Amino acid sequence: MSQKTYEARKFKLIQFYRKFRRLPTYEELAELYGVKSKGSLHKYVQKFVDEDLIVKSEGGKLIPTTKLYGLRVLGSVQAGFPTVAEEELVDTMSLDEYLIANPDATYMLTVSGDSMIDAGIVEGDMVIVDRSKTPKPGDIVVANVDGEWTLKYFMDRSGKIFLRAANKKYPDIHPQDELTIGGVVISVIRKY
Amino acid sequence: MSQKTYEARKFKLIQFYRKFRRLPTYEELAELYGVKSKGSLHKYVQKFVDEDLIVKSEGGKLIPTTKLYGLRVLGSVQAGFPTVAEEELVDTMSLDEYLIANPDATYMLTVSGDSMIDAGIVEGDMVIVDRSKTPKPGDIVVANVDGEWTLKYFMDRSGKIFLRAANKKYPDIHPQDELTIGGVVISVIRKY
DNA sequence: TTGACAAGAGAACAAATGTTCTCTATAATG
DNA sequence: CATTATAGAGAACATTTGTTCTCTTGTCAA
Repeated sequence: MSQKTYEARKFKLIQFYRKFRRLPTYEELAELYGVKSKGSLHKYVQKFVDEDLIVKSEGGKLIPTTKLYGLRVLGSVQAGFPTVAEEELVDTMSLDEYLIANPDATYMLTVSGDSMIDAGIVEGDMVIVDRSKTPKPGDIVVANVDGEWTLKYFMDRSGKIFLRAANKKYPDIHPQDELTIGGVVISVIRKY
Repeated sequence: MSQKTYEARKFKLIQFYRKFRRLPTYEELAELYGVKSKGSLHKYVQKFVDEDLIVKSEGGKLIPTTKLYGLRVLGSVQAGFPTVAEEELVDTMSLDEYLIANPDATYMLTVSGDSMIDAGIVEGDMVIVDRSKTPKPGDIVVANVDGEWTLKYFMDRSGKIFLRAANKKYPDIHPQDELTIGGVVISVIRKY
């Protein structure tokens, strides 16, 4: 089994997974690779398992790993950007899994307004909000101020809770009665 | 079929998919729901298909939709943050699919240094880099300057190409001979 | 009480599943 | 040349797959 054709098979497998969000059956593999023998395909699959692209659970069920569906993570910018030839991977990972700890309590919002500009959050950014987290001082939260939802820093000065924008234009907000927090911002995403 | 138990089944299905990255078989569904009849399970599955959590391809193969594996997207912050009761979803989507157009040419890097601070990119951020894109003026690129990789704006003044940091501390860089570009930054991610 | 309805058990079915063989043709190596 | 290794074809297999039935039970409303 040459290295080149293995890479080609790996590529096709990844493409299949992206398209159907599941691993192919042997019959589909046969069509994918133009090979009729299930025996040969079984060897292919075993190779994928050896390379950790796939893990087998009880009953021969196949489970993909981040090596198959994840994004390639290189080191830091300054550490260098390897060429295609080098390909020094640090890790592979899924953005969904990396950014979202509690999928059932997590939402995404589009940012409008400039109240968090000094925190590097600008209009058009998307923020990922975790509803299940309890805000800590310094956290950015989605808060309801006068019936309107905004992004603010959650502050706590000796037990007295208030909100602060990351923009000197806006004054601090000291809630008179109750403060409604929609969730804690756990991630900010900007797409160019 | 009561609404409450349907929601419970939906939740378990989503959990199963997150864990195994594939949809369960009928036997696994039976264990999941504590029901022995395949006939009943078949009705469950049909309900999932009706609700667009799942799509059936030829041969009864099941394909999950973003409604099943995606993140919930609400409107903008100012537009309001619906309560759990309201749940006004705008969309569901996968971050992987949303952020990454060319998975095979896309990498992730950790940012170090302060050269792009005015662009809202700070140390510790992660940038997603597309190697296959051709840089346009104004794009942020991963560039090799004097054997070191850095983030810079890609500039073009009347045919003359140069690099500019988003930080007044650093001067423009006019490459004498050749400019090596590692890729174009398509997204920035900050995790708190 | 009666009737209508829905949920689940259980059985039956053809088709597809993954695995393990043997055998042949080809390529690589001495 | 002879030898060894490798890839694929093809067949056989025990399971498991999804689908479609019938039958029983329980629930709710009239």
